[in-house]
Amino acid sequence: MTVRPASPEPSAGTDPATNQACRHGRSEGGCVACDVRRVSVCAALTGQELERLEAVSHRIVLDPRQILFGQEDRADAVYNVTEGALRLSRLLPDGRRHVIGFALIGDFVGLALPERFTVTAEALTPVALCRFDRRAFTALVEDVPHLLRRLHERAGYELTLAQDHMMLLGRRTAEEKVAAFLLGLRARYARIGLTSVTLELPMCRQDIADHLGLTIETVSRMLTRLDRERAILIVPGGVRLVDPGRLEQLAAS
Amino acid sequence: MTVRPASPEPSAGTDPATNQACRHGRSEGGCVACDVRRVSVCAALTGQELERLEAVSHRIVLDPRQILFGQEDRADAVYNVTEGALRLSRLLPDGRRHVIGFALIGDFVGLALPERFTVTAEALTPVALCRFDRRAFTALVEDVPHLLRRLHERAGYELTLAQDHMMLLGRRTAEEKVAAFLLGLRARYARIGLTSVTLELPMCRQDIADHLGLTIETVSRMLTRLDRERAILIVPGGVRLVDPGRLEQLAAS
DNA sequence: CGATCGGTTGAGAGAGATCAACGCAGGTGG
DNA sequence: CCACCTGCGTTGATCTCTCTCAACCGATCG
Repeated sequence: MTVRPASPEPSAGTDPATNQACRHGRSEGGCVACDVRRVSVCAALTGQELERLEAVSHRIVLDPRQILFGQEDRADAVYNVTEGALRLSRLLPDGRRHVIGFALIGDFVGLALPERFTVTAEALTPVALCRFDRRAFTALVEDVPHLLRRLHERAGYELTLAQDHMMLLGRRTAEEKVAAFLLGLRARYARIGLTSVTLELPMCRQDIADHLGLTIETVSRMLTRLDRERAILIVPGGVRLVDPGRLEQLAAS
Repeated sequence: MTVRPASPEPSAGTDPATNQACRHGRSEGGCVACDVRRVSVCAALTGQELERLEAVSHRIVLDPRQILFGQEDRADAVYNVTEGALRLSRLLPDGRRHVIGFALIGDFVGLALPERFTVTAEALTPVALCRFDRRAFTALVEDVPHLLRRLHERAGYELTLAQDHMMLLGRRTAEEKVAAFLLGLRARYARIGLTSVTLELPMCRQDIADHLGLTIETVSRMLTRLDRERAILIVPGGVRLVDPGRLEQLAAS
Protein backbone atom coordinates (compact mmCIF):
# COMPACT_ATOMS: atom_id res chain seq x y z
CA MET A 1 0.00 0.00 0.00
CA THR A 2 1.22 3.42 -0.87
CA VAL A 3 0.63 5.98 1.80
CA ARG A 4 1.35 9.50 0.80
CA PRO A 5 1.14 12.24 3.41
CA ALA A 6 -1.70 13.97 1.64
CA SER A 7 -3.02 14.66 -1.78
CA PRO A 8 -1.40 17.87 -3.14
CA GLU A 9 -4.64 19.32 -4.46
CA PRO A 10 -7.44 19.79 -1.95
CA SER A 11 -10.52 17.62 -2.22
CA ALA A 12 -12.81 18.76 -4.99
CA GLY A 13 -15.82 18.27 -2.76
CA THR A 14 -17.10 15.91 -0.14
CA ASP A 15 -19.88 14.43 -2.21
CA PRO A 16 -18.58 11.20 -3.63
CA ALA A 17 -21.20 11.38 -6.31
CA THR A 18 -19.11 13.98 -8.09
CA ASN A 19 -16.38 11.41 -8.21
CA GLN A 20 -18.36 8.43 -9.31
CA ALA A 21 -17.80 9.04 -12.94
CA CYS A 22 -14.80 6.98 -13.89
CA ARG A 23 -11.70 9.08 -13.85
CA HIS A 24 -9.65 6.57 -15.69
CA GLY A 25 -12.44 4.59 -17.23
CA ARG A 26 -12.63 1.00 -16.14
CA SER A 27 -9.36 -0.12 -14.62
CA GLU A 28 -6.97 -1.28 -17.29
CA GLY A 29 -7.46 -4.96 -18.02
CA GLY A 30 -10.59 -5.06 -15.87
CA CYS A 31 -11.35 -7.54 -13.09
CA VAL A 32 -9.47 -10.34 -14.82
CA ALA A 33 -6.18 -8.50 -14.49
CA CYS A 34 -6.97 -7.07 -11.06
CA ASP A 35 -4.39 -8.19 -8.54
CA VAL A 36 -6.61 -7.30 -5.61
CA ARG A 37 -9.04 -9.98 -6.70
CA ARG A 38 -6.98 -12.80 -5.23
CA VAL A 39 -7.40 -11.47 -1.71
CA SER A 40 -10.96 -10.28 -2.03
CA VAL A 41 -14.43 -11.72 -2.32
CA CYS A 42 -14.17 -11.45 -6.09
CA ALA A 43 -11.90 -14.48 -5.99
CA ALA A 44 -15.08 -16.53 -5.89
CA LEU A 45 -15.85 -15.65 -9.47
CA THR A 46 -14.72 -17.15 -12.75
CA GLY A 47 -14.47 -15.86 -16.32
CA GLN A 48 -18.03 -15.18 -17.30
CA GLU A 49 -19.18 -14.19 -13.83
CA LEU A 50 -16.30 -11.77 -13.61
CA GLU A 51 -17.55 -10.09 -16.73
CA ARG A 52 -20.96 -9.63 -15.13
CA LEU A 53 -19.32 -8.21 -12.04
CA GLU A 54 -17.27 -5.87 -14.14
CA ALA A 55 -20.37 -4.72 -15.93
CA VAL A 56 -21.90 -3.42 -12.70
CA SER A 57 -18.68 -1.95 -11.32
CA HIS A 58 -17.12 1.47 -11.55
CA ARG A 59 -13.75 2.54 -10.33
CA ILE A 60 -13.95 5.51 -8.01
CA VAL A 61 -11.29 7.53 -6.33
CA LEU A 62 -11.31 9.46 -3.08
CA ASP A 63 -8.96 12.07 -1.70
CA PRO A 64 -7.93 11.94 1.93
CA ARG A 65 -10.70 13.16 4.27
CA GLN A 66 -13.34 12.57 1.65
CA ILE A 67 -16.41 10.76 2.93
CA LEU A 68 -17.58 7.70 1.01
CA PHE A 69 -20.84 7.41 2.92
CA GLY A 70 -22.27 8.46 6.24
CA GLN A 71 -23.81 6.57 9.13
CA GLU A 72 -27.50 5.94 8.32
CA ASP A 73 -27.07 6.68 4.62
CA ARG A 74 -29.07 4.53 2.26
CA ALA A 75 -26.73 1.87 0.93
CA ASP A 76 -27.20 2.13 -2.80
CA ALA A 77 -23.79 0.72 -3.46
CA VAL A 78 -21.21 -1.61 -1.97
CA TYR A 79 -17.49 -1.32 -2.44
CA ASN A 80 -14.24 -3.15 -2.71
CA VAL A 81 -11.08 -1.32 -1.68
CA THR A 82 -8.29 -1.61 -4.22
CA GLU A 83 -5.96 1.06 -2.93
CA GLY A 84 -5.52 3.04 0.27
CA ALA A 85 -7.29 2.91 3.61
CA LEU A 86 -10.69 3.96 4.93
CA ARG A 87 -11.81 4.65 8.46
CA LEU A 88 -15.13 3.13 9.54
CA SER A 89 -16.60 4.94 12.51
CA ARG A 90 -19.74 5.44 14.51
CA LEU A 91 -20.92 8.45 16.42
CA LEU A 92 -22.84 8.48 19.68
CA PRO A 93 -25.53 11.20 19.89
CA ASP A 94 -23.39 13.13 22.37
CA GLY A 95 -20.42 13.20 20.04
CA ARG A 96 -18.36 10.38 21.42
CA ARG A 97 -16.88 8.43 18.58
CA HIS A 98 -15.85 4.86 18.11
CA VAL A 99 -13.72 3.72 15.22
CA ILE A 100 -15.12 0.31 14.32
CA GLY A 101 -12.19 -0.49 12.13
CA PHE A 102 -10.20 0.30 9.05
CA ALA A 103 -10.89 -0.98 5.55
CA LEU A 104 -7.67 -1.88 3.77
CA ILE A 105 -6.87 -3.21 0.32
CA GLY A 106 -9.08 -6.17 -0.52
CA ASP A 107 -11.67 -5.34 2.10
CA PHE A 108 -15.27 -5.38 1.06
CA VAL A 109 -17.40 -2.57 2.43
CA GLY A 110 -21.08 -3.39 2.77
CA LEU A 111 -20.52 -7.10 3.19
CA ALA A 112 -23.92 -7.62 4.75
CA LEU A 113 -25.68 -5.97 1.80
CA PRO A 114 -27.62 -3.77 4.19
CA GLU A 115 -30.45 -1.38 3.40
CA ARG A 116 -28.62 1.36 5.24
CA PHE A 117 -25.07 1.68 6.41
CA THR A 118 -24.41 1.66 10.11
CA VAL A 119 -21.08 3.45 9.96
CA THR A 120 -19.39 6.41 8.34
CA ALA A 121 -16.61 5.61 5.88
CA GLU A 122 -13.93 8.21 5.32
CA ALA A 123 -10.74 8.07 3.30
CA LEU A 124 -7.53 8.28 5.31
CA THR A 125 -5.28 8.23 2.27
CA PRO A 126 -5.91 8.50 -1.43
CA VAL A 127 -8.31 5.60 -1.95
CA ALA A 128 -9.42 3.66 -4.99
CA LEU A 129 -12.48 1.45 -4.92
CA CYS A 130 -14.68 -0.66 -7.12
CA ARG A 131 -18.19 0.61 -6.69
CA PHE A 132 -20.98 -1.90 -7.25
CA ASP A 133 -24.54 -0.77 -7.57
CA ARG A 134 -26.28 -2.57 -4.76
CA ARG A 135 -29.30 -3.62 -6.74
CA ALA A 136 -27.20 -5.02 -9.57
CA PHE A 137 -24.79 -6.63 -7.15
CA THR A 138 -27.61 -8.24 -5.22
CA ALA A 139 -29.00 -9.62 -8.46
CA LEU A 140 -25.60 -11.07 -9.26
CA VAL A 141 -25.47 -12.60 -5.81
CA GLU A 142 -28.85 -14.25 -6.39
CA ASP A 143 -27.50 -15.88 -9.53
CA VAL A 144 -24.14 -16.92 -8.16
CA PRO A 145 -24.51 -18.78 -4.84
CA HIS A 146 -20.78 -19.18 -4.93
CA LEU A 147 -20.36 -15.45 -4.45
CA LEU A 148 -22.83 -15.33 -1.59
CA ARG A 149 -21.00 -18.19 0.04
CA ARG A 150 -17.80 -16.20 -0.21
CA LEU A 151 -19.44 -13.07 1.18
CA HIS A 152 -20.77 -15.10 4.04
CA GLU A 153 -17.36 -16.61 4.78
CA ARG A 154 -15.93 -13.15 4.84
CA ALA A 155 -18.70 -11.96 7.16
CA GLY A 156 -17.79 -14.82 9.47
CA TYR A 157 -14.20 -13.67 9.45
CA GLU A 158 -15.30 -10.12 10.26
CA LEU A 159 -17.37 -11.51 13.10
CA THR A 160 -14.36 -13.22 14.67
CA LEU A 161 -12.36 -10.02 14.21
CA ALA A 162 -15.13 -8.21 16.02
CA GLN A 163 -15.00 -10.78 18.82
CA ASP A 164 -11.25 -10.34 19.14
CA HIS A 165 -11.75 -6.64 19.31
CA MET A 166 -14.46 -6.86 21.96
CA MET A 167 -12.12 -8.91 24.09
CA LEU A 168 -9.45 -6.28 23.56
CA LEU A 169 -11.74 -3.41 24.47
CA GLY A 170 -13.15 -5.06 27.53
CA ARG A 171 -10.30 -6.91 29.10
CA ARG A 172 -6.97 -5.48 28.06
CA THR A 173 -4.73 -2.78 29.46
CA ALA A 174 -3.70 0.24 27.45
CA GLU A 175 -0.28 -1.20 26.64
CA GLU A 176 -1.77 -4.52 25.57
CA LYS A 177 -4.30 -2.73 23.39
CA VAL A 178 -1.67 -0.77 21.52
CA ALA A 179 0.64 -3.77 21.11
CA ALA A 180 -2.24 -5.95 19.92
CA PHE A 181 -3.38 -3.24 17.53
CA LEU A 182 0.02 -3.05 15.88
CA LEU A 183 0.27 -6.83 15.58
CA GLY A 184 -3.25 -7.08 14.25
CA LEU A 185 -2.52 -4.51 11.61
CA ARG A 186 0.64 -6.34 10.65
CA ALA A 187 -1.33 -9.57 10.33
CA ARG A 188 -3.87 -7.90 8.07
CA TYR A 189 -1.15 -6.40 5.90
CA ALA A 190 0.49 -9.82 5.72
CA ARG A 191 -2.81 -11.32 4.59
CA ILE A 192 -2.69 -9.08 1.53
CA GLY A 193 0.98 -9.75 0.90
CA LEU A 194 2.57 -6.75 2.62
CA THR A 195 5.25 -7.96 4.97
CA SER A 196 7.53 -4.99 5.52
CA VAL A 197 8.93 -4.52 9.02
CA THR A 198 7.85 -0.93 8.82
CA LEU A 199 4.16 -0.66 9.53
CA GLU A 200 2.46 2.25 7.82
CA LEU A 201 -0.11 3.91 10.06
CA PRO A 202 -2.43 5.78 7.72
CA MET A 203 -4.66 6.80 10.64
CA CYS A 204 -3.89 9.52 13.16
CA ARG A 205 -3.44 8.99 16.90
CA GLN A 206 -7.01 10.09 17.57
CA ASP A 207 -8.29 7.38 15.25
CA ILE A 208 -6.23 4.76 17.05
CA ALA A 209 -7.48 6.04 20.39
CA ASP A 210 -11.10 5.90 19.26
CA HIS A 211 -10.49 2.41 17.93
CA LEU A 212 -8.98 1.10 21.16
CA GLY A 213 -11.21 2.88 23.63
CA LEU A 214 -8.40 5.10 24.89
CA THR A 215 -7.53 8.77 24.78
CA ILE A 216 -5.04 10.22 22.35
CA GLU A 217 -2.66 10.97 25.21
CA THR A 218 -2.65 7.38 26.42
CA VAL A 219 -2.01 6.07 22.91
CA SER A 220 0.87 8.48 22.57
CA ARG A 221 2.31 7.47 25.93
CA MET A 222 2.07 3.77 25.18
CA LEU A 223 3.73 4.16 21.80
CA THR A 224 6.48 6.16 23.46
CA ARG A 225 6.85 3.47 26.08
CA LEU A 226 7.05 0.71 23.46
CA ASP A 227 9.65 2.81 21.67
CA ARG A 228 11.69 3.26 24.85
CA GLU A 229 11.46 -0.47 25.53
CA ARG A 230 12.91 -1.07 22.08
CA ALA A 231 9.88 -3.05 20.91
CA ILE A 232 9.11 -0.56 18.18
CA LEU A 233 10.67 2.47 16.58
CA ILE A 234 8.41 5.39 15.86
CA VAL A 235 9.05 6.69 12.35
CA PRO A 236 7.24 9.31 10.27
CA GLY A 237 3.97 7.86 9.05
CA GLY A 238 4.20 4.64 11.00
CA VAL A 239 6.27 2.40 13.23
CA ARG A 240 9.04 -0.07 12.67
CA LEU A 241 8.42 -3.34 14.48
CA VAL A 242 11.87 -3.84 15.96
CA ASP A 243 10.97 -6.69 18.30
CA PRO A 244 7.71 -8.36 17.30
CA GLY A 245 8.32 -11.13 19.83
CA ARG A 246 8.39 -8.64 22.65
CA LEU A 247 5.24 -7.08 21.23
CA GLU A 248 3.45 -10.41 21.20
CA GLN A 249 4.47 -10.95 24.76
CA LEU A 250 3.09 -7.56 25.74
CA ALA A 251 -0.11 -8.10 23.78
CA ALA A 252 -0.77 -11.24 25.82
CA SER A 253 -2.79 -12.87 23.10
CA MET B 1 -38.89 -17.97 28.18
CA THR B 2 -38.94 -20.06 31.29
CA VAL B 3 -36.07 -19.42 33.59
CA ARG B 4 -35.86 -21.67 36.56
CA PRO B 5 -33.29 -20.98 39.26
CA ALA B 6 -31.45 -24.21 38.59
CA SER B 7 -32.07 -27.73 37.52
CA PRO B 8 -32.91 -29.82 40.61
CA GLU B 9 -30.72 -32.73 39.60
CA PRO B 10 -27.07 -31.94 38.95
CA SER B 11 -25.77 -32.20 35.41
CA ALA B 12 -25.26 -35.81 34.37
CA GLY B 13 -21.93 -34.93 32.78
CA THR B 14 -20.30 -32.16 30.83
CA ASP B 15 -19.95 -34.06 27.57
CA PRO B 16 -22.88 -33.00 25.40
CA ALA B 17 -22.39 -36.16 23.33
CA THR B 18 -24.10 -38.11 26.05
CA ASN B 19 -27.12 -35.96 25.48
CA GLN B 20 -27.22 -35.92 21.74
CA ALA B 21 -29.50 -38.88 21.51
CA CYS B 22 -33.00 -37.47 21.32
CA ARG B 23 -34.58 -37.52 24.72
CA HIS B 24 -38.04 -36.98 23.43
CA GLY B 25 -37.52 -38.06 19.90
CA ARG B 26 -38.07 -35.41 17.27
CA SER B 27 -40.01 -32.48 18.68
CA GLU B 28 -43.70 -33.08 18.44
CA GLY B 29 -45.06 -31.89 15.10
CA GLY B 30 -41.57 -31.21 13.79
CA CYS B 31 -40.29 -28.03 12.19
CA VAL B 32 -43.64 -27.22 10.63
CA ALA B 33 -45.27 -26.81 14.01
CA CYS B 34 -42.24 -25.17 15.61
CA ASP B 35 -43.12 -21.74 16.93
CA VAL B 36 -39.48 -20.70 17.16
CA ARG B 37 -39.19 -20.97 13.41
CA ARG B 38 -40.88 -17.63 12.81
CA VAL B 39 -38.12 -15.75 14.56
CA SER B 40 -35.23 -17.85 13.37
CA VAL B 41 -33.30 -18.51 10.20
CA CYS B 42 -35.56 -21.48 9.50
CA ALA B 43 -38.23 -19.00 8.50
CA ALA B 44 -36.51 -18.94 5.13
CA LEU B 45 -37.68 -22.44 4.37
CA THR B 46 -40.92 -23.78 2.98
CA GLY B 47 -42.68 -27.12 3.08
CA GLN B 48 -40.34 -29.50 1.33
CA GLU B 49 -37.18 -27.73 2.41
CA LEU B 50 -38.36 -27.86 5.99
CA GLU B 51 -38.63 -31.61 5.70
CA ARG B 52 -35.04 -31.80 4.54
CA LEU B 53 -34.00 -29.59 7.44
CA GLU B 54 -35.91 -31.75 9.84
CA ALA B 55 -34.22 -34.84 8.46
CA VAL B 56 -30.80 -33.55 9.49
CA SER B 57 -31.89 -32.15 12.84
CA HIS B 58 -32.01 -33.62 16.31
CA ARG B 59 -33.44 -32.09 19.37
CA ILE B 60 -30.96 -31.94 22.21
CA VAL B 61 -31.29 -30.76 25.75
CA LEU B 62 -28.75 -29.29 28.13
CA ASP B 63 -28.82 -28.80 31.86
CA PRO B 64 -27.55 -25.56 33.34
CA ARG B 65 -23.75 -25.36 33.36
CA GLN B 66 -23.45 -27.98 30.69
CA ILE B 67 -21.06 -27.10 27.90
CA LEU B 68 -22.34 -27.38 24.34
CA PHE B 69 -18.92 -26.87 22.78
CA GLY B 70 -15.60 -25.33 23.69
CA GLN B 71 -13.48 -22.62 22.15
CA GLU B 72 -11.39 -24.20 19.35
CA ASP B 73 -13.56 -27.31 19.13
CA ARG B 74 -14.18 -28.71 15.67
CA ALA B 75 -17.59 -27.50 14.61
CA ASP B 76 -19.28 -30.69 13.52
CA ALA B 77 -22.68 -29.25 14.17
CA VAL B 78 -24.56 -25.97 14.24
CA TYR B 79 -27.49 -25.20 16.46
CA ASN B 80 -30.71 -23.32 16.81
CA VAL B 81 -31.84 -22.40 20.31
CA THR B 82 -35.48 -23.24 20.97
CA GLU B 83 -35.55 -22.85 24.72
CA GLY B 84 -33.37 -21.27 27.41
CA ALA B 85 -30.18 -19.25 27.19
CA LEU B 86 -26.54 -19.94 26.43
CA ARG B 87 -23.46 -17.99 27.33
CA LEU B 88 -20.88 -17.50 24.55
CA SER B 89 -17.47 -16.67 25.95
CA ARG B 90 -13.81 -16.48 25.10
CA LEU B 91 -10.82 -17.03 27.29
CA LEU B 92 -7.52 -15.19 27.12
CA PRO B 93 -4.44 -17.41 27.73
CA ASP B 94 -3.95 -15.78 31.13
CA GLY B 95 -7.48 -16.61 32.23
CA ARG B 96 -9.21 -13.31 31.63
CA ARG B 97 -12.61 -13.96 30.18
CA HIS B 98 -14.87 -12.05 27.88
CA VAL B 99 -18.49 -12.94 27.40
CA ILE B 100 -19.13 -12.30 23.72
CA GLY B 101 -22.84 -12.54 24.14
CA PHE B 102 -25.82 -14.66 25.02
CA ALA B 103 -27.74 -16.91 22.67
CA LEU B 104 -31.46 -16.71 23.32
CA ILE B 105 -34.48 -18.41 21.81
CA GLY B 106 -34.35 -18.26 18.04
CA ASP B 107 -30.63 -17.54 17.92
CA PHE B 108 -28.56 -19.58 15.56
CA VAL B 109 -25.21 -20.73 16.88
CA GLY B 110 -22.57 -21.31 14.24
CA LEU B 111 -24.02 -18.81 11.82
CA ALA B 112 -20.77 -18.50 9.93
CA LEU B 113 -20.58 -22.29 9.38
CA PRO B 114 -17.01 -22.27 10.63
CA GLU B 115 -14.53 -25.15 10.68
CA ARG B 116 -13.91 -24.53 14.33
CA PHE B 117 -15.77 -22.58 16.93
CA THR B 118 -14.14 -19.47 18.31
CA VAL B 119 -16.10 -19.39 21.54
CA THR B 120 -17.26 -21.64 24.33
CA ALA B 121 -21.02 -22.15 24.61
CA GLU B 122 -22.45 -23.04 27.99
CA ALA B 123 -26.03 -23.43 29.14
CA LEU B 124 -27.19 -20.87 31.68
CA THR B 125 -30.63 -22.42 32.08
CA PRO B 126 -32.17 -25.65 30.91
CA VAL B 127 -31.67 -25.34 27.17
CA ALA B 128 -33.25 -27.04 24.20
CA LEU B 129 -31.69 -26.86 20.77
CA CYS B 130 -32.02 -28.20 17.28
CA ARG B 131 -28.73 -29.75 16.38
CA PHE B 132 -27.85 -29.81 12.70
CA ASP B 133 -24.99 -31.91 11.45
CA ARG B 134 -22.71 -29.35 9.87
CA ARG B 135 -21.96 -31.39 6.77
CA ALA B 136 -25.61 -32.10 6.10
CA PHE B 137 -26.60 -28.55 6.90
CA THR B 138 -23.93 -27.17 4.59
CA ALA B 139 -25.22 -29.42 1.84
CA LEU B 140 -28.71 -28.09 2.42
CA VAL B 141 -27.37 -24.57 2.27
CA GLU B 142 -25.72 -25.30 -1.07
CA ASP B 143 -29.09 -26.40 -2.46
CA VAL B 144 -31.17 -23.61 -0.97
CA PRO B 145 -29.63 -20.20 -1.68
CA HIS B 146 -32.61 -18.78 0.10
CA LEU B 147 -31.38 -20.23 3.37
CA LEU B 148 -27.86 -18.93 2.87
CA ARG B 149 -29.30 -15.52 2.15
CA ARG B 150 -31.13 -15.67 5.43
CA LEU B 151 -28.05 -16.83 7.31
CA HIS B 152 -26.12 -13.98 5.77
CA GLU B 153 -28.75 -11.45 6.74
CA ARG B 154 -28.61 -12.72 10.25
CA ALA B 155 -24.81 -12.53 10.24
CA GLY B 156 -25.15 -8.91 9.18
CA TYR B 157 -27.43 -8.30 12.12
CA GLU B 158 -24.94 -9.93 14.46
CA LEU B 159 -22.26 -7.71 12.98
CA THR B 160 -24.18 -4.55 13.82
CA LEU B 161 -24.82 -5.91 17.31
CA ALA B 162 -21.08 -6.45 17.62
CA GLN B 163 -20.49 -2.87 16.49
CA ASP B 164 -22.93 -1.55 19.06
CA HIS B 165 -21.18 -3.57 21.69
CA MET B 166 -17.74 -2.33 20.70
CA MET B 167 -18.97 1.22 21.05
CA LEU B 168 -20.34 0.32 24.46
CA LEU B 169 -17.13 -1.31 25.60
CA GLY B 170 -14.89 1.45 24.37
CA ARG B 171 -16.74 4.63 25.03
CA ARG B 172 -19.31 4.23 27.76
CA THR B 173 -19.25 4.60 31.51
CA ALA B 174 -20.16 1.78 33.87
CA GLU B 175 -23.65 3.12 34.48
CA GLU B 176 -24.29 3.57 30.76
CA LYS B 177 -23.05 0.08 30.09
CA VAL B 178 -25.42 -1.52 32.57
CA ALA B 179 -28.38 0.56 31.45
CA ALA B 180 -27.66 -0.18 27.79
CA PHE B 181 -27.26 -3.86 28.56
CA LEU B 182 -30.68 -4.07 30.16
CA LEU B 183 -32.32 -2.19 27.31
CA GLY B 184 -30.53 -4.31 24.74
CA LEU B 185 -31.72 -7.46 26.40
CA ARG B 186 -35.24 -6.12 26.50
CA ALA B 187 -35.06 -5.34 22.80
CA ARG B 188 -33.89 -8.85 22.02
CA TYR B 189 -36.66 -10.38 24.09
CA ALA B 190 -39.15 -8.13 22.33
CA ARG B 191 -37.83 -9.35 19.00
CA ILE B 192 -38.92 -12.86 19.95
CA GLY B 193 -42.24 -11.73 21.32
CA LEU B 194 -41.44 -11.46 25.02
CA THR B 195 -42.48 -8.06 26.26
CA SER B 196 -42.86 -8.44 30.01
CA VAL B 197 -41.77 -5.50 32.16
CA THR B 198 -39.84 -7.95 34.27
CA LEU B 199 -36.59 -8.82 32.58
CA GLU B 200 -35.30 -12.29 33.37
CA LEU B 201 -31.55 -12.33 33.82
CA PRO B 202 -30.51 -15.93 33.32
CA MET B 203 -26.83 -14.99 33.64
CA CYS B 204 -25.03 -14.23 36.88
CA ARG B 205 -23.40 -10.91 37.77
CA GLN B 206 -19.99 -12.20 36.79
CA ASP B 207 -21.28 -13.00 33.30
CA ILE B 208 -22.69 -9.50 32.96
CA ALA B 209 -19.40 -8.05 34.19
CA ASP B 210 -17.39 -10.07 31.69
CA HIS B 211 -19.80 -9.03 28.98
CA LEU B 212 -19.54 -5.33 29.74
CA GLY B 213 -15.84 -5.13 30.53
CA LEU B 214 -16.46 -4.39 34.20
CA THR B 215 -15.94 -6.15 37.50
CA ILE B 216 -18.70 -7.95 39.35
CA GLU B 217 -18.61 -5.33 42.09
CA THR B 218 -19.11 -2.47 39.68
CA VAL B 219 -22.05 -4.24 38.02
CA SER B 220 -23.59 -4.81 41.42
CA ARG B 221 -23.07 -1.18 42.43
CA MET B 222 -24.57 0.15 39.21
CA LEU B 223 -27.62 -2.10 39.51
CA THR B 224 -28.03 -0.95 43.08
CA ARG B 225 -27.72 2.65 41.96
CA LEU B 226 -30.31 2.18 39.20
CA ASP B 227 -32.56 0.58 41.78
CA ARG B 228 -32.09 3.48 44.21
CA GLU B 229 -32.78 5.94 41.38
CA ARG B 230 -36.07 4.10 40.77
CA ALA B 231 -35.15 3.23 37.20
CA ILE B 232 -35.29 -0.49 37.91
CA LEU B 233 -36.35 -2.80 40.68
CA ILE B 234 -34.08 -5.72 41.45
CA VAL B 235 -36.13 -8.90 41.81
CA PRO B 236 -35.08 -12.52 42.22
CA GLY B 237 -33.80 -13.82 38.88
CA GLY B 238 -33.98 -10.50 37.09
CA VAL B 239 -34.99 -6.87 37.18
CA ARG B 240 -38.22 -5.03 36.68
CA LEU B 241 -37.85 -2.10 34.32
CA VAL B 242 -39.74 0.51 36.30
CA ASP B 243 -38.69 3.52 34.26
CA PRO B 244 -37.40 2.54 30.82
CA GLY B 245 -37.36 6.17 29.76
CA ARG B 246 -34.95 7.04 32.51
CA LEU B 247 -32.90 4.02 31.54
CA GLU B 248 -32.70 5.16 27.95
CA GLN B 249 -31.60 8.56 29.11
CA LEU B 250 -28.85 7.01 31.22
CA ALA B 251 -27.77 4.68 28.43
CA ALA B 252 -27.20 7.70 26.20
CA SER B 253 -27.81 5.78 23.04
C1' DC C 1 -24.76 -26.48 62.01
C1' DG C 2 -20.86 -25.10 59.20
C1' DA C 3 -19.65 -24.68 54.32
C1' DT C 4 -20.29 -22.81 49.96
C1' DC C 5 -22.06 -19.76 46.51
C1' DG C 6 -23.85 -15.56 44.61
C1' DG C 7 -24.51 -11.02 45.56
C1' DT C 8 -23.79 -6.51 48.11
C1' DT C 9 -21.20 -2.95 50.39
C1' DG C 10 -17.08 -0.33 52.04
C1' DA C 11 -12.23 1.52 52.00
C1' DG C 12 -8.23 2.30 49.56
C1' DA C 13 -5.32 2.06 45.34
C1' DG C 14 -4.20 2.62 40.64
C1' DA C 15 -4.75 2.86 35.54
C1' DG C 16 -6.12 5.88 32.54
C1' DA C 17 -8.66 10.38 31.85
C1' DT C 18 -8.43 15.20 32.03
C1' DC C 19 -6.34 19.61 31.82
C1' DA C 20 -2.59 22.19 30.28
C1' DA C 21 1.67 23.37 28.15
C1' DC C 22 4.87 22.72 24.56
C1' DG C 23 7.35 21.26 20.10
C1' DC C 24 7.44 20.71 15.41
C1' DA C 25 6.08 20.79 10.55
C1' DG C 26 3.56 22.77 6.94
C1' DG C 27 0.95 26.39 5.07
C1' DT C 28 -0.17 31.32 4.50
C1' DG C 29 0.30 36.00 4.06
C1' DG C 30 2.80 40.11 4.71
C1' DC D 1 12.26 35.55 4.01
C1' DC D 2 10.07 35.82 8.22
C1' DA D 3 6.02 35.98 11.40
C1' DC D 4 2.08 33.74 12.41
C1' DC D 5 -1.22 30.16 12.60
C1' DT D 6 -2.96 25.56 12.69
C1' DG D 7 -2.92 20.62 13.28
C1' DC D 8 -0.83 16.77 15.21
C1' DG D 9 1.77 14.63 18.54
C1' DT D 10 4.22 14.48 23.02
C1' DT D 11 4.87 15.22 27.85
C1' DG D 12 3.71 16.57 32.68
C1' DA D 13 0.59 17.21 36.77
C1' DT D 14 -3.51 16.12 38.76
C1' DC D 15 -7.94 13.94 39.24
C1' DT D 16 -11.40 10.39 39.11
C1' DC D 17 -13.68 6.32 37.87
C1' DT D 18 -13.29 1.80 38.29
C1' DC D 19 -10.61 -1.96 40.20
C1' DT D 20 -8.85 -4.44 44.11
C1' DC D 21 -9.15 -6.28 48.49
C1' DA D 22 -11.97 -7.39 52.22
C1' DA D 23 -15.91 -8.08 54.96
C1' DC D 24 -20.52 -9.39 55.16
C1' DC D 25 -25.31 -11.19 54.11
C1' DG D 26 -28.76 -14.55 52.85
C1' DA D 27 -29.89 -18.80 50.57
C1' DT D 28 -28.93 -23.48 49.78
C1' DC D 29 -27.08 -27.82 50.93
C1' DG D 30 -24.80 -31.69 52.96
